[in-house]
Amino acid sequence: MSDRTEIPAQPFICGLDAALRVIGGKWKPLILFFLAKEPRRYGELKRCVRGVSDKMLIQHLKELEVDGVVLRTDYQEIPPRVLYELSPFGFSLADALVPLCRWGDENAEIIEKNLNAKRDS
Amino acid sequence: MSDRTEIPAQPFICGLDAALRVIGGKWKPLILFFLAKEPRRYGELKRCVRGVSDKMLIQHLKELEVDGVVLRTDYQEIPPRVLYELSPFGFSLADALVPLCRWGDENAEIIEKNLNAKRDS
DNA sequence: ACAAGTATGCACCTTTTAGTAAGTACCATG
DNA sequence: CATGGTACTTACTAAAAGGTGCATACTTGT
Repeated sequence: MSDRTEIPAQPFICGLDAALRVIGGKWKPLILFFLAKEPRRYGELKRCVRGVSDKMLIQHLKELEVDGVVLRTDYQEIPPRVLYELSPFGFSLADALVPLCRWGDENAEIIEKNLNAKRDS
Repeated sequence: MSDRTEIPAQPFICGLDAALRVIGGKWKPLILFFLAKEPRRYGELKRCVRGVSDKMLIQHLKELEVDGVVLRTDYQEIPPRVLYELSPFGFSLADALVPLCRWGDENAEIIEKNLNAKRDS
């Protein structure tokens, strides 16, 4: 059994598919990356994730929040203070990402070269 | 040093970023998934990756090829016969993806639930 | 002779994703 | 009293990604 090349009619075909729904998004890897190190306030995070706009940062943070990956604490102060951090679920995701991060680190040059090749075609 | 929250001015910020350039694309996870099991002809692959269009399948295969992940063998026959398989580099990527796949498998239900929540907002 | 299978290519359109620029309400500092 | 910092929101626009459908050229099976 299960050597048949068939896909079940389900929301996700494989776990990878499911996982990529969570980390897919231009800035999400970086957000994960920085929050895995330590909790950060919104403004801090924005300075870490260089080049991200308010709109995208907020949007991605919201999505990661409903995905249960990120926890948001609003201290209800004025001026506002909001802390973002990874949930235990988020840390489990971060753990699962470690080998992929390493793979990317180790092969960054090759990947970059091919990225240019694609651009030129 | 390097406890500063700064990003180097480079093509990729972290390895995860780089890796996602390679596996990012609606059908790429599935292509990897099936090719990791065994080499397949184009038509076979298309039947595995249900719902994919010719255009997207070809496009993704080309990109994976220039990324060095997939090897393409054209037997120059008529009718055409073309075999796709993972390269050693591709297999190293597949290995790095194993934990993420598992994470996705284990949490598929949660992820799906939140996916619906996002849709409704 | 006609349909189906083989691996693609191409033109066009829609959907999704991302970016830009402005505004909000309040406070502290110069 | 204007400026800058706080954490956002909203409307509009641009770019990227994905989908549809038709065409190729040849062969095998009906």
